[in-house]
Amino acid sequence: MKQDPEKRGWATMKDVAELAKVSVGTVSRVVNGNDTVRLPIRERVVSAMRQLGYEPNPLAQSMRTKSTHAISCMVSNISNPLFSVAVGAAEDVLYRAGYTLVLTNSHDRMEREREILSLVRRRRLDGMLTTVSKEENAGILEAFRALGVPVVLLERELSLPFDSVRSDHADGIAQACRYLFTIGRERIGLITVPTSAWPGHERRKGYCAAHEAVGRAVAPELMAFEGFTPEYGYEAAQRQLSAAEPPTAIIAGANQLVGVLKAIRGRGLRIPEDVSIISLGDSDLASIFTPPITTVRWDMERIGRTAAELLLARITGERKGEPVHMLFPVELILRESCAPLA
Amino acid sequence: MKQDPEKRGWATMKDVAELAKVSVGTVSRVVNGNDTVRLPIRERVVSAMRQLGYEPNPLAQSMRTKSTHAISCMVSNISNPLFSVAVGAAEDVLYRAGYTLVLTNSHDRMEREREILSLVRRRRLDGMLTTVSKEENAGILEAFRALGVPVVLLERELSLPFDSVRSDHADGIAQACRYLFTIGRERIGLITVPTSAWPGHERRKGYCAAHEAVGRAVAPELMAFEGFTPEYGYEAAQRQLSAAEPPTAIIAGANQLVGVLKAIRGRGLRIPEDVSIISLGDSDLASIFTPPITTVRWDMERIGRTAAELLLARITGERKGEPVHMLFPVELILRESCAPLA
DNA sequence: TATCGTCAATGAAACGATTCACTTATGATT
DNA sequence: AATCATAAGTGAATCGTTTCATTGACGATA
Repeated sequence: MKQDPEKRGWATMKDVAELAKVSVGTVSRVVNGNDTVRLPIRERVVSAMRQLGYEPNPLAQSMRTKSTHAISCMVSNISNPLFSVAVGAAEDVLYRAGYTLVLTNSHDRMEREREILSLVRRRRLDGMLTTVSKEENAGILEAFRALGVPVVLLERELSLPFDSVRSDHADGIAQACRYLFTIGRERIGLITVPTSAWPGHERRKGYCAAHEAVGRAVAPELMAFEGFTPEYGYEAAQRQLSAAEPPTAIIAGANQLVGVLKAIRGRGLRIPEDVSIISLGDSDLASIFTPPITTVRWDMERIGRTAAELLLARITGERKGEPVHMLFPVELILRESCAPLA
Repeated sequence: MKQDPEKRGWATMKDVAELAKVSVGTVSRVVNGNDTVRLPIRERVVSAMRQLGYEPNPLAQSMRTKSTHAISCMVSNISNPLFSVAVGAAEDVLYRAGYTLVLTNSHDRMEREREILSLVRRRRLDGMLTTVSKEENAGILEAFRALGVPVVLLERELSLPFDSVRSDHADGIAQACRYLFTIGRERIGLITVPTSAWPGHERRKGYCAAHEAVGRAVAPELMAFEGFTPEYGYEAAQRQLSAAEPPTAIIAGANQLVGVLKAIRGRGLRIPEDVSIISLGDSDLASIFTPPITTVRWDMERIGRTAAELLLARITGERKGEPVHMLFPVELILRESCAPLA
């Protein structure tokens, strides 16, 4: 049952071939820019394509070539501003290269992550960008290995030969601690994300390293690594501030900070005199709070962009061999939320 | 050249058919839950599928069925928190329904929007969620019409039979203005997004309606609808505050607000005494600023979720007929950034 | 003239599913 | 026993490409 291109709604290669009086193989070679087509024929084909408004069908192409020109992006939750900035930047790079971005939220649930990995396999996506939730898990590792396409990790580390793009969070905390030490604030509370994922792990590392460097013991009660939310920040800050020996400074993740500030205000403490504050991650809030908040800043846009570029280079084969691990510097932005201890 | 499933890396229907000693047609019917397969045969097939780890190839399925189970989401820029929240919620709904989300940034560029619409057509995506940038443009309208799949608009309006899901921004501004009037603040600056897109348009409408209702003329110099950024907020606020008759209150979009607050602080004005402030869109910043900022709040998550549900209902055919237009209420959250005029 | 090599174009076989027109087998009906 | 209806499987066509073996034409070489 031969269908009319008009009726079908689009033209196929066969339609073009018939109109141009050549074989479909020839049309294909024209489409793919293969140069073994003589000019007069090529012109006939091109004109037929134009006349019919022909566009190749990517589904059919993928079916044969096994490449979809689509890449997966799996993040915990796109509504997290950190991720959305990185994903936005990645999308721009991929789009310009003719790739399409398939977005999935994992909600940090391993079971869902595995489903998504399986989806990537089934749909034959060409690669993956991800911030996997827990890095050292046998099941997930196996699923990643089975993927068979390039993967680039954002702010994560995996014991598999994947490229990664990260910020130097350990150094960020270390800078922050050193700075606080110089202004005489030696009891530093740290409230941030779990150490099961790379950034939390690094932050603990940087925190401990900075303390060790000046010969100070770290106080376990001053480290809180269990939650992402403002609510968690509030609780952790309350706990720390009501302890026998409360911190004289608190370093908190941008999210948790909101709760931390509430706790501080609720107790009638002054920033920076009673407690000095450093935010992990810059934000509007930090810059126009009273007082403006000293911040550890890094560039998620650059992370997203670089990760996408790296992935493309792997997919096209332009880059091969050993995985690369990019580590971008972070910056301490001094504002008025920290002051020497009286 | 017959390939081994082992070697190929996955099993096809043909492999399953051979192992189960049935035809591929039968395997297909088992996969698709067609009930005209007797139990013994069905069991043989199922066991063969399990043995080979068979999974249907979505590309091949799409090729025949012309349905990809993938839907497009086109937003200005996913890194905008408003969008990322809506998109995150939409992804959850779609994922649970077995659909995949393809994300694209349009950067509010019409040319790019048209490219994306063409991409949606070529890739045979099953539907589209979008916040198109400019609604009344012939070229875009034609491209949307040519799409041939259901579209749901988020916070937008189009003269095409598409469903839409929106917040009542006109009412939000009207509430804010009425409130400010009751506390004696009659010169209200409005700094928000361009009126070329629906929310800006509605905001102007609500602003004018509220003024009209009390018989006040609107002052053109108090309306600024040209930019999305904090920088724009800063400039607009500077301009308004340095005028002969400066506003006694300013309503500003969450983004622009950051600049507005800087301008106010820079001029040494006090909030709420000298200028009262209302933010369009709630945020951490608004809730813990000193003083906490009165806010017009709406629920982007609900918008994203509802839009996705609506789209699915259209795709499956569960819902048909006239487009529906959902309008969700917005809420005025009173905080301390507004006070009666002395 | 016969043979060879090259270049362009053809046509058919994949890719991996769905679907539909057909066979068979099985009872039921007369 | 002959006929027919129904149910259960089969096998091939199809979707729209890419790719590869093949063919034909043409000029160069022996």
